[in-house]
Amino acid sequence: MAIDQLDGRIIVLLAREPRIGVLEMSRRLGVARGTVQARLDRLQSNGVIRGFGPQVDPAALGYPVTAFATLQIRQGQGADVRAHLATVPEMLELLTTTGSGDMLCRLVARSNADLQRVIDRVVGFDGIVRASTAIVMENPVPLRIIPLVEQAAGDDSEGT
Amino acid sequence: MAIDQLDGRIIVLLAREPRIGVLEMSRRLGVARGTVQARLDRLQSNGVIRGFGPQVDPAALGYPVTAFATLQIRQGQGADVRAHLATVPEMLELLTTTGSGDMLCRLVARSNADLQRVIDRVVGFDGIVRASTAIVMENPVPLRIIPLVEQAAGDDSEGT
DNA sequence: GTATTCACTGGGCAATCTGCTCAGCGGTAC
DNA sequence: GTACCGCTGAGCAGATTGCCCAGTGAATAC
Repeated sequence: MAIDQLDGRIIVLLAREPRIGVLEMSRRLGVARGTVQARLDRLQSNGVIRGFGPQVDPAALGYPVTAFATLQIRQGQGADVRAHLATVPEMLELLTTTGSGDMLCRLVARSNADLQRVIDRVVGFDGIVRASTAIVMENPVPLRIIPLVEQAAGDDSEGT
Repeated sequence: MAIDQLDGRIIVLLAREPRIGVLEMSRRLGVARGTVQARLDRLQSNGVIRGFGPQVDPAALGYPVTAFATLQIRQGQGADVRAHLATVPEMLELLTTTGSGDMLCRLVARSNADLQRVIDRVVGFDGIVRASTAIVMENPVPLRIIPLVEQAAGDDSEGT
């Protein structure tokens, strides 16, 4: 899935000014409205743009503490553990990583003390052998995609 | 900061159907349009809703490999390392965690082989003492906020 | 008890944008 | 040469937005 420079400019523009409309984008980019619309449709059906959901800040919701927990899972218990973790609202993201039955999950909590409660709930399940947690102190680079998009749009040398 | 049930239903509705407009939301929620508009404005100025940027899938851009790297930083080199890491487009997120000078960063790459290049670029900097990498295999729970919002709103809002 | 403040309602308005259509144009593939 | 494809510029009806207003009910302040 290669994107060209116009695709890249569309995505970057959207990332910088999300409330912008198709018409205004076509003006800024100097192309016809239909073109922008067609590109956007294509980017979405390609899955490059998954959606435009609201970006919610857990801290503003009252969950200022973020932590990453690495879980070691007992062989064959993966599915059960996933189902368990999915029931924890404070578990925002779950990934499985290399290593024997390892999972990485992103947690939030109302305070450091509350984090203990969340972790207890997370690890209070049979298939979890061991857990280690790292509390996030700062977030110097929040999740970003603009640099990657710009790079992907720059070298469209790769074929499909 | 504390959101009520109506706020929660607005956020959840937006998360489920981002293309929905204020008018349609007011219809679904059974409240006046002005109310939804006022709530949305408040949520955004509160910082609860940071924005509506496009959610871009790195895999669809040609970067199907995700990894987490834990970096150990030499004392006092934190700022320099951050500046260095910020220049790497494949570095999507950077967090500092508990522990002596530890950073956690999310990386993507075009392939496992390409990941080596990315890691080399990331760790090819003076202030980084040690790095360990975990490759992401699956993503059973992509970043989500709906369960947390529902808990924070203390309600049981149903979608469409 | 009374006055004030506040959020929500329901209505209306002009301006804008969207979704859709169309024909024309240039480049590319065959 | 011809067919295909993406982009352009235009137009249209319908919907939505941003903004205003007065009225209401409830909670709060005095």
